[in-house]
Amino acid sequence: MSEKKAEELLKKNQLSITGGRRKILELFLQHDGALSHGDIEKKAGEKFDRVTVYRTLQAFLEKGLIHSIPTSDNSIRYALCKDECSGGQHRDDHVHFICNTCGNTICLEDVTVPAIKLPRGYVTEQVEMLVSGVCKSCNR
Amino acid sequence: MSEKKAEELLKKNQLSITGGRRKILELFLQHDGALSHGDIEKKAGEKFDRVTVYRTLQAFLEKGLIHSIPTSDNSIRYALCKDECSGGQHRDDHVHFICNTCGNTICLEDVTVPAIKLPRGYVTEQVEMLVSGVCKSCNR
DNA sequence: ATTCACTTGCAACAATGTTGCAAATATTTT
DNA sequence: AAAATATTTGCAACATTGTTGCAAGTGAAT
Repeated sequence: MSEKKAEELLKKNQLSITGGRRKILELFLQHDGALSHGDIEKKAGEKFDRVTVYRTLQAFLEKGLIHSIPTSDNSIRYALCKDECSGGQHRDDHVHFICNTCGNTICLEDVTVPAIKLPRGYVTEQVEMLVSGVCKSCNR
Repeated sequence: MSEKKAEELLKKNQLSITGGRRKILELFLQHDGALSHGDIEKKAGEKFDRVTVYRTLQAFLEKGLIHSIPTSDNSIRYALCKDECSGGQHRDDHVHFICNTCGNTICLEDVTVPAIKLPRGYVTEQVEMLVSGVCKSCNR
């Protein structure tokens, strides 16, 4: 199902289509939330070498297929960018939510990071907003 | 100079005063900005075991002497909390700035993280705001 | 000064991340 | 469709980072 979409995405981003890339991309497409390197290794089973996962994520990042989300536990999460992103310049201005109950990290595509005024002398280039708490699924 | 202040802070937080803790705390007091585990190891010279640094940071975190700042490079930064923090509950609502030029991470104590409204179902417990760009010192 | 609790350093280990290179696979050309 | 070319993969070896148990050392309390 998501196999076709994965191939499309790879093509659109000028990445050759290989088993590993397709599989990892499918994981992102299937999983509704961000994934860490470790998550991917686990979810992919024994199928791919660790190094391949590193390099694939690296490639996806460079092409703008995914973006990285900082964390406080030394395990960066990655999430798919929206279609408009893949082109070239990023439009990655949404808030990220980390659920303290289930541990998932989610892109809140509909919540835009508010503008922020810094003291004189500082230049803003990018803003990242991380909200932690209880997510929709856990909150019932 | 900062030696006395370091001891005071340790006492106030019910931590016994040892060479390592004093030294690491002094580093924070002297350095105006956040430090990673690696920074501390380097700055402290060969003086302390790696494990001691881990455990010291852990202890400082638990006592609320320092807070951690998430990053996108898998190397969490730590910074001193303001005095009011150390008591018990955190009041850690300032923006963090990461300079893309010098690489420093700085607490902008005067810039408060704006409130943010999340979609129905989400509960906010903590908000972290990371701004990257060019800092005051690099911008001249 | 002695006792007791806590902290440190060491050693051993586990996990995570990096690099070079030959084999395998994808893409392009003929 | 097959050959040539470019890219990607897996392996091995290694570097770095983080964790745990335990004996020795140090700080704090009696």
